[in-house]
Amino acid sequence: MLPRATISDVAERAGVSISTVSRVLNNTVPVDAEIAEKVREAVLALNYIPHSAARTLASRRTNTLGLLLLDIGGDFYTPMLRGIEAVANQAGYDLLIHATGSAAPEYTNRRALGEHNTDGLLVFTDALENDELARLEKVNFPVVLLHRSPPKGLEIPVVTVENCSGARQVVDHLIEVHGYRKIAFLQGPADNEDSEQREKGYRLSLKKHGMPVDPGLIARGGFDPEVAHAAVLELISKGQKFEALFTGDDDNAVGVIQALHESGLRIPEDVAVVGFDDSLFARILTPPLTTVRSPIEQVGREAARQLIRLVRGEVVEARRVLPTELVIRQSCGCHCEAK
Amino acid sequence: MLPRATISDVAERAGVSISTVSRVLNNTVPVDAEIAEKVREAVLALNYIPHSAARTLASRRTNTLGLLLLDIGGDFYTPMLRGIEAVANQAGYDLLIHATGSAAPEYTNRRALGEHNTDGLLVFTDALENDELARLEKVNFPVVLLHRSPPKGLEIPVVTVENCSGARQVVDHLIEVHGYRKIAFLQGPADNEDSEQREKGYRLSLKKHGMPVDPGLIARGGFDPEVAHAAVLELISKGQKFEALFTGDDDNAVGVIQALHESGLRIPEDVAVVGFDDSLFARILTPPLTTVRSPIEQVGREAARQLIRLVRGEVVEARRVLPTELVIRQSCGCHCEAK
DNA sequence: CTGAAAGCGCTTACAG
DNA sequence: CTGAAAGCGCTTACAG
Repeated sequence: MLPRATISDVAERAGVSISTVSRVLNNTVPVDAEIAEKVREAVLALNYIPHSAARTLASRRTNTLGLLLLDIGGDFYTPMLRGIEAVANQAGYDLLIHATGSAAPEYTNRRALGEHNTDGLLVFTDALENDELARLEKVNFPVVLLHRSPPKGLEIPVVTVENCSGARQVVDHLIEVHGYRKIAFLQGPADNEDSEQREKGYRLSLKKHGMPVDPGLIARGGFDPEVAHAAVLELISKGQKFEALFTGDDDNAVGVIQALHESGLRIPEDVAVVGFDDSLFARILTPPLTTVRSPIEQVGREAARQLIRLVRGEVVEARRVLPTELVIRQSCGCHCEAK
Repeated sequence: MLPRATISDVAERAGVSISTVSRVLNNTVPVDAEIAEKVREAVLALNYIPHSAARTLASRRTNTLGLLLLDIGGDFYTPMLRGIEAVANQAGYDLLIHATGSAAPEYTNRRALGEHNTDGLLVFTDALENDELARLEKVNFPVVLLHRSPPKGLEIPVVTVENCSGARQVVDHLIEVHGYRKIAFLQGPADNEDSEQREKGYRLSLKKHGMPVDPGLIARGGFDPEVAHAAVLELISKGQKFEALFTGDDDNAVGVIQALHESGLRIPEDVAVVGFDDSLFARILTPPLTTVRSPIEQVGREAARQLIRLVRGEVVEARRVLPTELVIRQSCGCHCEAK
């Protein structure tokens, strides 16, 4: 590879010291306009781009944000990623991504993302163990959690959505508008906070309407179409009767719809179905899915903004909860136009 | 933030020089077993993680791969990203992502991803202008292209899929199995190589069967459901008649299906529809979409592997074309089980 | 406003 | 097998 221009080359060509070059590049200190101009010319002429590792080492800032995911899965992540990337780049940060679930263990153990290569970390759901979160807090390293509260005793900022009230709202809709009484619920993965909060909303809604919670109508879908598919078939084979099903998330809804279809049950005539997230595909399901819109791109943006504030030593909110919105389509039994 | 342990701290605690610490960490040169053990203990005790910028600066390798996309869009990218990330991490590389379409211009201009912060670049479709590709080749910087051939005169390795033969195969199916004669085609964005190759396959198939290409049956979908939706409505309003429609990609298919539905046309009875990609949602469309499976995760893996070889100075193939596969579902008129 | 110099935390010839 | 030293390309007090 050809050797690249360094700050010394620029300094030499412009006839100034490297300190001055650094200053006009970083706008740190006023520099004589004429000299600054000469430096800029030299930069252009040499096609000079500062070496970021040298910068990092000297300034002790990496200008890089890290994103930790369990795995790079379905299209749920895409909008979140887009939001994070946009904010990070606008603020001049690079974005490093690491899936903690898929990596080779030896790599995960000692390398991955952390204080040595990022200024701060965005941690989605359970991508990092509590121990490591505690360690990062102890050394005062900037971290923002997405869709997950900090473990007890730690004060790490969180950005999440109104899971509980969103869930309650959609179940309210099933009960109040459609008059359903037997409503099943599908959980996500174990210990998943989104799932727990949505289940809470489901229970609150039933309670509010004086309806008992039937444990036989609650099963685990894992936020995975195949698991959800199997769960629904099992409910049916056990003889459980339900008029409606709150699928916990839209991924589950895909498996649910398929399972009901295979069982000869019509949606919404025999069983109404509602989801959560308003994923990209929700409107193209048949029937179009009534669901709760989760502003996931916005979560990404907010989390990135908070992290940048943290990195800069500014104050951030401990907890940011973004509003969700009920999106009525047809799978609940409403006959409005597809949105 | 607490000061972190450095290599000197480790050396001191282990009673050796920093050179020795570096050697046991990097396995470069044999080190006395006992001494190595003492170093490892010190590393653990101090929770030492090498500072990657220092490493980068001293070794002149960043251990980071860059991925350039136009924008972080639909769920097409997700599997590709997963493939890239997995290979990169297994090989000990970090992954830096940048959407060249969305970034603030000043950032794009002088920073972004390049020789100063990555060892090599993965460039998806048209995320980088020809000029910049030429410059990178000139300085001998490792680059691998995904789903796009290098501009004339440049020799940059490519990983892509069998667009042309895949397209021909699915159109052959429409003609040979179902006997359709009037087959429309939807293009992707202008200058998109995938689209051009698929159109070529479409034309070749018609030609092979002695059928004329009717320019009135070709419209632009842009690989965007909304654009495709409008394009189909326009075809219909113009009075164009077609028995089948090859949508160019699955994103287009979503808009196509909606447009046909709104126009009161049944799929496949009135118009057969086939796509390309086999996106995550293809099987959950109604009817399930007959399409061409594009091994996009594999493209990501291969491209990452090639790039790593390039970075290491090894030889790579100039062009890697991964096979596609016809996936028959129901939107073409076949009545097999949903796959 | 500008320059000389120290230093960021590593790797890597060079000696031994 | 091991250590002392130079050097990677910047930033940033410190003087002036």
